[in-house]
Amino acid sequence: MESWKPPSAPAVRQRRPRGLVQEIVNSLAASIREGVIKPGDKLPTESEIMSRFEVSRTVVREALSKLQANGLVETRHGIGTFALNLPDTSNFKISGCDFSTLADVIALLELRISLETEAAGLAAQRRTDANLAAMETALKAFSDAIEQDSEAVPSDFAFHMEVSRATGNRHFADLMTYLGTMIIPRTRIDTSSSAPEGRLKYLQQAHGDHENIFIAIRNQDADAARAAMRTSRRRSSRDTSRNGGLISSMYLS
Amino acid sequence: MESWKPPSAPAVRQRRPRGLVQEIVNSLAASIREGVIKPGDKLPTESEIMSRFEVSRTVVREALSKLQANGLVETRHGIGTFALNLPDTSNFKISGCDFSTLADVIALLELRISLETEAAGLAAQRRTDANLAAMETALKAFSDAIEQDSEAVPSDFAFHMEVSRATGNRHFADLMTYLGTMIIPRTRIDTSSSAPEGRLKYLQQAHGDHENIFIAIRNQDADAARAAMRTSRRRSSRDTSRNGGLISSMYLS
DNA sequence: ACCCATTTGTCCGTATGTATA
DNA sequence: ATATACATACGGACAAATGGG
Repeated sequence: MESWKPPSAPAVRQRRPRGLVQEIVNSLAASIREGVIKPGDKLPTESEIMSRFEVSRTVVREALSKLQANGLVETRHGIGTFALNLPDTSNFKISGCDFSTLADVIALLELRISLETEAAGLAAQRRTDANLAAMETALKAFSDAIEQDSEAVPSDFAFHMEVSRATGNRHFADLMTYLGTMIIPRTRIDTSSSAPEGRLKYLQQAHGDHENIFIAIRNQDADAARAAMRTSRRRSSRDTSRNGGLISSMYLS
Repeated sequence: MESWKPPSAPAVRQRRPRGLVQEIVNSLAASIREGVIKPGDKLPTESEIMSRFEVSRTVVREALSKLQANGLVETRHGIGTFALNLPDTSNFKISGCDFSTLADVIALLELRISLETEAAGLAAQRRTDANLAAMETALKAFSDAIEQDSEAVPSDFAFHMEVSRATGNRHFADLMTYLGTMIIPRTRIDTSSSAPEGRLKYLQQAHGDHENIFIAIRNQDADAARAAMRTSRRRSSRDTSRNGGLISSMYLS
């Protein structure tokens, strides 16, 4: 096993981030973002890319197809492919190809948890009694879900959303909603398979983290709230990177 | 002319909207949007689509690839392709009316600085020498701008952007860019009017803050970097709320 | 107007790997 | 463990659009 010999010797290729297509997408996207290929410039022809990366045309075309779908390039029949990427500052959007590798997902998760850390601090200073009550409800729902072995994600997310809301700053909740909808749908994987007892342990730990966060916010201790959230973060990303493809843990930060 | 006989008789095909791929994308997208294929349903297998539209597998795969990129379907390895149709949560956007009151602007600024606080912590752990050099350049440009009484905003923003870049996580820089373009244009107010000597003092203080942040990042001290950024934030928001409409200070966090 | 080279678009066929039931 | 269906990759062929000679 683990040989994968191509018919016509492609020299070396040490890494395989997740297939040849992704390799080319990453490379070209980087070139565009870093300005090596400026907006309006013509990309190399498909044949050139083929020989440069030593891949077949199928791969090149799939890569260009993804870049098109993500609005980075536009291709004109008989002419070539051109970079677009007008610094679209009019809205913050995370393109679909940012979920292709595990590293991408972790990067996104890191952003989300950084936000949550600060949100926890602000929430500790400003939370209302109504916020506390909502958090407690979500916390209860979460622990019930653990016991009944049912879906824990919704109540988990509800807790995190309530922390964001408790900042009193609508933008925190808005951004969290956005990041949540971007991340959660990609985590269809397992959640119930591949380690029933490990999962239970993980969820209980997450619940413990949540309670610490809740207590700190209730006590209006901003530093403790941030620290608790950060602790939760550290565990989560450690687990995520360790188990490679087991992404289920990610959205249970 | 106008014969185009394919090897194995394809019956009719009157229009070609812009390629076979687009034809299939349109057809499937319509099916999903009109509810012929409901969310969660399995789409026909690739082979079925091939024979139904009389196209090759290549075309089918490219069509499905575009539907994936547009978030309309999700395909699970070894199982099939499934309709999603959770339309639109597709981007995070701050609407223009969020700048109507001072409170709105402060809320936005708070989001930005929360982000920067965490970014500073990550930057301290990951900064490269190139990052440090770029920060130093921006710092120098900022102090020059203070002395010459010229526009200090660009170099200030450059410094903050470089901190975001030093996280090594592209999404931090992206979000900062977005928030920057949203906030800066709204701060046309004064910057040179309404308190020439107070402004100088303020800018010098900001420069001092920046240097503290820089030193902490250079020393790879994450806690100190966050603390320095937070100190900067506290001064900034105190000034901003005190002087009511004098918003100029805000973007010099 | 014609042809030609270039480049993208479409198609075919095949082979191997991998995930699911 | 086998069968199914998708994932990835290769290669060759021709069609169609474009722009220049």
